[in-house]
Amino acid sequence: MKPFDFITILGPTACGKTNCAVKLADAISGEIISADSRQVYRRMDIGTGKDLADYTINGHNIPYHLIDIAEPGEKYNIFRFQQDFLSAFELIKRKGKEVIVCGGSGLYLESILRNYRLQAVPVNPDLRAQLANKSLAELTLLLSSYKRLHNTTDTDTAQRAIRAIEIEEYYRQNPRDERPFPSFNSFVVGLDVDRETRRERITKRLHERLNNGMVEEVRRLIDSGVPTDTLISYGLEYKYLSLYILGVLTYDDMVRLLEIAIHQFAKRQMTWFRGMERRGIEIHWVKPGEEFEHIMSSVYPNLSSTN
RNA sequence: GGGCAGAUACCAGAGUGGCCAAAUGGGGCAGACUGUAAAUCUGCUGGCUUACGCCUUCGGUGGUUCGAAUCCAUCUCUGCCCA
Repeated sequence: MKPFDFITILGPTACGKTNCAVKLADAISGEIISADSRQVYRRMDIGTGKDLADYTINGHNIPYHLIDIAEPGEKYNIFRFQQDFLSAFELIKRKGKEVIVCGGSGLYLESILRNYRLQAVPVNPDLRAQLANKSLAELTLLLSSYKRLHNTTDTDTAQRAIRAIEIEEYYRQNPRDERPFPSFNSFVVGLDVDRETRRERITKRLHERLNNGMVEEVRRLIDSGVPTDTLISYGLEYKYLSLYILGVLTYDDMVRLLEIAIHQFAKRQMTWFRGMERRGIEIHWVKPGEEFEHIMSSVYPNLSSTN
């Protein structure tokens, strides 16, 4: 029996995660659970880099989960991700198949690898209305009356501070869930691409996608009624393409700024993964391709003959 | 050929005798982050040093001065204008 519940494949954007995951899934009869905070949205395909065609290998489709499960503009967050992850995990296990978690949203990955204890906290409209006119400083003060302020991001914006207060208020009035998120054991593989190669791949992929209808995809979203503010809040592709479509940025400026933003994002992803290691998660770094296949065949010994 | 404006660290760009290793922005690097995370925020960014500090730097060269990125001369290059 394997000493772990699932394999995790992580890495920065454009490093070839999907390909590795699909090949592995094919070899071990597995299904993929995506850990990507943007690929959950339907019709946001090119910009989020879903590459759905890549899930077909040797003539059959590898099942994937947690992609295309929400409408653009709908709230999706780490709490929902945990719930959806559990459902998908149990579904795959019931089928007697292997689970492969694949993605680059560090917080989402860490929430399942380090079993963050979150519980459903409903929106409290009365409380929100009551707090609506308070300044961030006032909200920060109020939040500090509930708990020690160790999460710096709670007080970044008024919106986040209100949500944090809402959660604390709920916890104050309701008993803690006795059934915390289960503690999983995962074999974590990180796809290691050196900085220069990473940057080259990002640039190349960006231009390919721009030439393959990424602008039109964002136009369609806007035409179908998704507010540009929502798209802008999604960051990266959806932000810069919206700003271009709105006429705020020229095409050339959009391309230049978006490319920089994706490079910076990939760097932040790597910072997060290093932080995960510091917090005690062992990540086995390998290069995509041969090194990846090699480590997989050591994890699944009956694979080695197929390589 | 003549006139004018420039040349500053990775890039853009301030500074126009000492408070300048040189503002600011961008980029880059490093980091933080448990409920919108592709978000948000912080630090560093000439070299050596734990630090005090020392050394090299503002197109080249040569001056003036106690002291120059800043003043003068000259050279090279760039842009604009007149021929």
